[in-house]
Amino acid sequence: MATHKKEEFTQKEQDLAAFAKALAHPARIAILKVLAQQNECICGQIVDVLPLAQSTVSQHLKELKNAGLINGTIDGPRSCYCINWKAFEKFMGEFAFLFNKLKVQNTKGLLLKTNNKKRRLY
Amino acid sequence: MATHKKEEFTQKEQDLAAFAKALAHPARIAILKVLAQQNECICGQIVDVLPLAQSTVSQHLKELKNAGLINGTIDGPRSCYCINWKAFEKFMGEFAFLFNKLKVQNTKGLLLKTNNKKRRLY
DNA sequence: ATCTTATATCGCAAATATACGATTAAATAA
DNA sequence: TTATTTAATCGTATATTTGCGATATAAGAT
Repeated sequence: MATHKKEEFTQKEQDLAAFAKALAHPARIAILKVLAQQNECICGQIVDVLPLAQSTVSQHLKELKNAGLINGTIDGPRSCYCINWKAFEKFMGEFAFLFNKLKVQNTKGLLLKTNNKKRRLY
Repeated sequence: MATHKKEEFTQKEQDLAAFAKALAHPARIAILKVLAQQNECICGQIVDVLPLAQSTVSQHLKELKNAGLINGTIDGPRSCYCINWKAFEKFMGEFAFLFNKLKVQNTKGLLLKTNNKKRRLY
């Protein structure tokens, strides 16, 4: 059964996965793109440029907000969103760090062991 | 209904989302970490360090392979996996480009318009 | 040829995600 | 006050993901 095993991984692994998950839908990528270009947007503007219903866009915005990637302010009857660049940099940095660090180790590994047996690609 | 609207977004948006989706599970983050540290691993080594059944790990490996993030070679009765750094750099680069570019535009936007109305955070 | 080892795949159950219309809520306009 | 505008939330249907045991497959060992 799909009994969440997610807790059995490290916090950092879970955090990175959660960040990636927030980006794992084209609609949310598109929303972030719009927000970045416009600096800030009200919900309606985003609804106008996406091929989705208002309720669906609202849901995607909620997910982005829950993941901490965007901030929302209430402006009268409107909701104004903008990218949380700080959070973004934090996660991108963690990713870069993770994979830069690993790449160095990887290079080292390449030098140390070269057990290139006959092996066919698939 | 959940009738996929994904096709209605740009190819680049879909590609980035697909890349993110491949990273959107702690097990897959953990697998990539192990692969990067060891340079290459046979499936069994990964199964040993993850809190998941062999069939589940195999599935996660398949997803990473389908996303193009890892390569697999058959070594006798074993399967040997390694990270596809090229693909990784491509996607990380695209992300960095997307958000660097947008950040510049964002900064410009900040200078141009500063309609800071009273607005409460939520 | 049979047994063992290593891994992929199948089939299924449970959990999540996606999408939308309808409704609610809250601020402003008439 | 009532109507309108804007966005969040609810309820629901469907699709996808996650996870595992069982089975299949394929190479090696006995």
